[in-house]
Amino acid sequence: MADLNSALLMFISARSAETRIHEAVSAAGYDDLSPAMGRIAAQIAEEGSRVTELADRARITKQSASVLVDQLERAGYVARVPDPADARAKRVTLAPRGREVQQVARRVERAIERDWTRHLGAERMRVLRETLTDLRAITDPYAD
Amino acid sequence: MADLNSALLMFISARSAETRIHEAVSAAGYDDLSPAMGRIAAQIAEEGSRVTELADRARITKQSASVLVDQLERAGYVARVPDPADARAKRVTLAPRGREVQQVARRVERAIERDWTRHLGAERMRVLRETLTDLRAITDPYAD
DNA sequence: TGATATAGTCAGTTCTGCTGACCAATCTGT
DNA sequence: ACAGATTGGTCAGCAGAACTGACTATATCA
Repeated sequence: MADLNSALLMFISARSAETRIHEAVSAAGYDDLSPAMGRIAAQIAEEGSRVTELADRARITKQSASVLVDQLERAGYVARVPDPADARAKRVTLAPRGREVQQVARRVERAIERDWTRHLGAERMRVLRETLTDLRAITDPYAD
Repeated sequence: MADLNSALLMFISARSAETRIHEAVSAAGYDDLSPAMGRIAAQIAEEGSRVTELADRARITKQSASVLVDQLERAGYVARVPDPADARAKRVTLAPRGREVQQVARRVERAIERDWTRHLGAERMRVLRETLTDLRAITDPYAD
């Protein structure tokens, strides 16, 4: 199976990582978290984030983000607190259960990086990351 | 914005490519093709492919594939013809409209590869593809 | 102060995928 | 040769995740 295009090659490994994280989190007992909920929860900053901020970073509409935050809130992973600086806004903050699951997810992320490094070797892994980061200049419309 | 994990870095560029292909195809007048329809149509072999085959290659269930082929058929991109070798099976073949759009899509794919190569340089692009291909060994559960 | 922009929600819809149940044809082992 | 298992495919029903459009409340700026 030769010449897959480069984008597909990336997609294969990216999806593998996402699936692996989701499965690990689920197996650790947090099985009421959907992939989309996880993706958005991963964006929440230490001091809390606004729904609109989360939406921007996850590249979805604020309406979609709002629904996902609802679900996260109902499941006890996050809380909405009023933003002291702006009465229109709320800050979405991690609840204790949210912090727990974040740790699990981060642990798996590190394990994946380790596995990939073991397979490729440290130098090729470094070059891979460097190249991918460089590529963002022309592929990431947000490029934080 | 530093240290995104490697999988996310891949996802950013992969999605950029998929969006670009879908937009180009849509702009070329094939605007009744959804991304999922495009993804499955891209798998159709010259001699035609079975629904189950398409499903396997696109990593979706045969039921989902069947629905997508329905839509493609209704929109005139493909035809279902009986398989002479197996009375249970049908072969999904590209209709003229399907061939047209395939050419457009392939042209965009090549343009993307060119753009990425221009940005990264030929040698880094080669190494990138090589590394990604190598990584499939541990991230692609199918690995054709 | 009035016009405009921003934060967020509500309602409704579309797309994409899933599971389960089923039918018809083919293949296999005795 | 034929009963049972496997394979190709469809139908029906459902769920998750995204979208657009319309709306309210607050902030900001000219």
